[in-house]
Amino acid sequence: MMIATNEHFSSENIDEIRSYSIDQVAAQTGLTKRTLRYYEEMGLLPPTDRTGGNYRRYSDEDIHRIDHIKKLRDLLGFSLADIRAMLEVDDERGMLKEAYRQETEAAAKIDQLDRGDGLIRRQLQMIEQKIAGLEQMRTTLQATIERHERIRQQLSDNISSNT
Amino acid sequence: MMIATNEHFSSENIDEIRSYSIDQVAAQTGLTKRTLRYYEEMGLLPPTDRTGGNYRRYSDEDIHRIDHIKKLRDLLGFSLADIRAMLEVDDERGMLKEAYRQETEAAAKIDQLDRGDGLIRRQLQMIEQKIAGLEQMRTTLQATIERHERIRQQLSDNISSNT
DNA sequence: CCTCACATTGACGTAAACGGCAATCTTGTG
DNA sequence: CACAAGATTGCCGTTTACGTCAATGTGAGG
Repeated sequence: MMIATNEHFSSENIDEIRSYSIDQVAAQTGLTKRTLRYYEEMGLLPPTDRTGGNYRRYSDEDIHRIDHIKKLRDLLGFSLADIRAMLEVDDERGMLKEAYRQETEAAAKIDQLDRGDGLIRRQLQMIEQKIAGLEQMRTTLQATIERHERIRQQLSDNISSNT
Repeated sequence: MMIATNEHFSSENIDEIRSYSIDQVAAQTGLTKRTLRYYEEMGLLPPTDRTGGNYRRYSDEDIHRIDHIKKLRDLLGFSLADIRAMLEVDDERGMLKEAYRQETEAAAKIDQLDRGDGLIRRQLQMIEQKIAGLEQMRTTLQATIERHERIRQQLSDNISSNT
C-alpha cells in the first residue's frame, strides 16, 4: 500500500502534493507540536490527513493556514477564539467559491461577498490603527535616540575640554 | 487639613499639580481599577501618592506611564514581565538624568546611554518588524477586496444578461 | 450624625494557551 | 526482527492576567 510517505523527494507523482510531518511543520512554523495539535483540537486547523499509522500529514495549504494564524495572533494579538471565528468566515467564503462553478444565484453570492468584505474591512481598520500606533512609537523612540546622540556629543566635548 | 482633593477644578495652586482618583484613571485609560492595582502590585507602576484616607491619587506622569504600558502591551504584545524589565531600564535612565546635574563622570554616563540605546534599538527593530508584517497583511487584504470588487462587477453583468 | 457610595487589602477563582507525562502504537535501521 | 526514536490520545498541571467576593475603612450629602 503506497501512501506516498514522501521521503527525500518523490517526484514520481505529477501532482507534486507535498506533505510534512508534524515535526517538520513545527520546525518551519516556529510552533511546537503540542500547539499544532492544540490548534487542530480547537478547530483552528481542519483535521489533517493521516498516514496509514494515524500520523498527521500537513499539506502546503495547511502550512499557509498556520502562517496566517500566526500573523493574526502575533501581529494583531487576536485570541484563538477570534481567529477561529475569522477563519470560519474565510472557510465559508472558500466553500462559496467552490460552489461558484455550478450555482447561479448571483445575488446571494454578492451578499456573501459583502459579508466577507465587512470582516476584511474591520481587519484592515485594526491593522491601520496598529500601524499608526507603532509608527508613533517609532518616531518617539527615534527622537530619544537622536537626543541621546546630542547628549553624547556634548559629553565628549566636556571630556576633551576637561583634559 | 487641606489635601487638595481637586474636585471640579481648583486653580488655586500655581503648581497646577493635578491628581486623579482610580475611577477617573480607569475611565480615561480604559483599564479596570483591578488592573491598575494589579500593575502597581506587579511593579509596573510605582506606588502612587495616597490621600489621608489611604486612597490612591494618580498624577499626570502616572497616566503617561500607564498609556505607555498599554502601548507596549496592546501594540507590541509584550508580557507584563517584559514591560516591567523595560520600564526598569527607563527608570534607571531617568534616575541617571537626575544625577546629571551634580556628577561629572562623563564616560560612565555615555556607557549608560549606550546601554539604554541598546534596548531602544531592539524595541525599534521589533516595531519595524511588526509594521512590515502588518503592511504585508494590509496589501493582501486590499488585494482581496479589489478581487471581490471585480467579481461583484462580473456578477452584476451576469444578472443583467440574465433578464 | 447617619448613611450610602466608593476605596483598600486579602483571598480565592478562572479563562486562555499551552506544557508535560503516561500508556500505547508506528516506523526506519542495523 | 528487534529496538530505539518519534507519534497519538488522554489527562492533569501551570502561568499569565486579571475577576470577584468579603471584610473593613473613608467621606461627602441630607
